[in-house]
Amino acid sequence: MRRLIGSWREALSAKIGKEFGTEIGPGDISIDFPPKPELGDATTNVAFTVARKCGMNPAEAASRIRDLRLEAVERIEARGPYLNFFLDRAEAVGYLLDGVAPAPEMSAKVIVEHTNINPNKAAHIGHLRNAVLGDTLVKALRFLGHEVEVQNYIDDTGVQVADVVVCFREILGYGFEEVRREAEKEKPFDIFCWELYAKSPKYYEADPDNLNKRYETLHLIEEGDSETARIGEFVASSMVNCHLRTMDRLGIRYDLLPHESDILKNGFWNRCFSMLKESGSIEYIPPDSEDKMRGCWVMRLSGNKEFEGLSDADKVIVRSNGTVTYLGKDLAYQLWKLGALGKDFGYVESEGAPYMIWRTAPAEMGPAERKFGGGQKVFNVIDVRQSYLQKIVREGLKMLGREKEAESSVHFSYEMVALSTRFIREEIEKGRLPAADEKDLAKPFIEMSGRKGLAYIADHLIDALVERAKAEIEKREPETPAGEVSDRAAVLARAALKYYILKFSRNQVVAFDLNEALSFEGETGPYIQYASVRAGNILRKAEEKGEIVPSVVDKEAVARLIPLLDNDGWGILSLFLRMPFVVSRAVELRELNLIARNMYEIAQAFHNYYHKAPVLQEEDEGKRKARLLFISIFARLFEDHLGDLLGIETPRRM
RNA sequence: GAGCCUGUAGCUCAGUGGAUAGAGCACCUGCCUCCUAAGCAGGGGGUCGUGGGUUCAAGUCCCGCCAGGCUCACCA
Repeated sequence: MRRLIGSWREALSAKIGKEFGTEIGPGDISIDFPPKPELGDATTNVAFTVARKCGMNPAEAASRIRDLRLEAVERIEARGPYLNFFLDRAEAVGYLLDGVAPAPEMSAKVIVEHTNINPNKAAHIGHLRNAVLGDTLVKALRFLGHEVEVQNYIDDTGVQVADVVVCFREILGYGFEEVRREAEKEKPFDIFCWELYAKSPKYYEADPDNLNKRYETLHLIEEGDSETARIGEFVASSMVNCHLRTMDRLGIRYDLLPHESDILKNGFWNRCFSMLKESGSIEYIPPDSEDKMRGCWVMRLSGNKEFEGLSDADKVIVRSNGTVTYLGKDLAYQLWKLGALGKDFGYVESEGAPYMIWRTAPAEMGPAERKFGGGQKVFNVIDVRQSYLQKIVREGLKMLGREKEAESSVHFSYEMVALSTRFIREEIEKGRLPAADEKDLAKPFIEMSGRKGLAYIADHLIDALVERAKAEIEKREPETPAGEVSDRAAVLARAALKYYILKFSRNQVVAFDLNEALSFEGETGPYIQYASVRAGNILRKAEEKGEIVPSVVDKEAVARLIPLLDNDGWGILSLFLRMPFVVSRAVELRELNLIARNMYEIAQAFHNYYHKAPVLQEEDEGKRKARLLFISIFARLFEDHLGDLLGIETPRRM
């Protein structure tokens, strides 16, 4: 399809050169899609450009360009300044079914890093937004022909893990064995840790000395080889497996779990540290200095134009107690991802995961059966609140002389998920959240906080969606066996959740409202799935009636029947033409809602057609066969796009 | 204080400088003897926060202002 439109651009460029003696390159000619089907299948406003260059009326320019032949185009109409293309429909169907040929420049390896949940508590709905965006980005990139590696970074040595370990040791008085036993109890361990972690602020506030426990524990975890360290490792790996299970319920998986502890164990940080010192990117503040950062290694940013206006722009990379901050570790990780570190991890199969997945390990644990990292392009899916830090990491790459790598590393930022105050009020009434400040409740939404326990847990939302879906299925078909109800409910729940998250543009704060998330009607995932199911129903019914469905690969049938198809049917197929453009634009702008909403628009058009144009009841055989062929093409294209791009499956029945 | 983001229908949100500003929810009216109504058709509802500017053309670009959110730690 891309090739088809490329050929149009070239032909238009040549025609304009000949007709007006002015040069407009093929790359400067925009091919768009008209707002209404009557205006054709594709359009260009190049006449405006020509008119401006030659000082003439755009409509006149359009009428002079109009007279030319374009591949698979039956006719071109000049409508005022717009040139509208009407395709040779039977020929165009061939292009649609061929799919998207990858462009040659697309072969480079792309790494997408997403999810990255601190392994100290259950995942909440904010993490769902990250994972769904990340996973959809991966699918979009693959759709466009890229080789993609998906990494879920595990910060197993950070303060967050230390906090939960402190809670286990100091509040509950647990040793390793007790923690392990807790994990075997019926209550999900991630939920247990969620509740325990929410107790940490009170513990730290109770006595200033308690804060020392945090750093002692952090240190012990980084050193390893102690009971405290074993608890830390156990908690982190158990949490990772909980998170993998949660995301797997949505069909979201990863290729590799890079662990922060392995960045330290494999000397990645040491290598990065020397690179930083050698390039003079960081400097040591003597312990006897008056500076409040004395004893630390800092990155000087105060003279940097990018960081103007900050009262104190310098950033600590190594703390005065010798431990590395997140920045240092992330910089080392970024360098490795971009193939600029000159070191590699060892790799082993991750234990206890719900499916086979690789994790990093000390390099001496054997040669890697697979090679990871070294991406030409890296997407870091991280919410907007970390923009400042991401900017510093990027600046670090530049200070190391890695300008090109800094350009190839993209922060895919998106706004947070907050809780709508309407929803919070409901939860308070039901006693599921503690009473909140009236001043906060006057706002439209409140930011979530794992520390305060003010958040909605991902699994609880998925459970609620599954329950809702089960109820709907049982209402419609009470005889359905329980196993089938569960399977179908899971598929519906997944679609509802993904669409609910994807329909927002990335800079929009999602003020979470359970009722909206639980909706299966209107602009929702199940509505889109229903279009797919309905197409399938027609084909199934046709077979039951002994009606022969023309094959989509039968060129002769396509050439004979497509011209008999009504305009409405064709209009729906024509919507698939724009999919590759929508997807590449979505990736370029990092606005994945474009893809989701485009699928919704197609579903909407199909539902309308379904009512307007009965297929099996149509008496005229030519028309009936044409519609059957259309349904068959639609079913295939729609189901494929839905699965490949959004990871939404089509249930057998609804 | 500085930086980033947001402001479009009662509510939640879409909206490539281009064709009559859209969708869902809610509300009202119709449509199940019909390929399953998780659906369809129709209706009411808009100073696109505000004031300037650029342009043949501005919800969209630029500047000011107003309102709200996030960020600016030896936490990540």
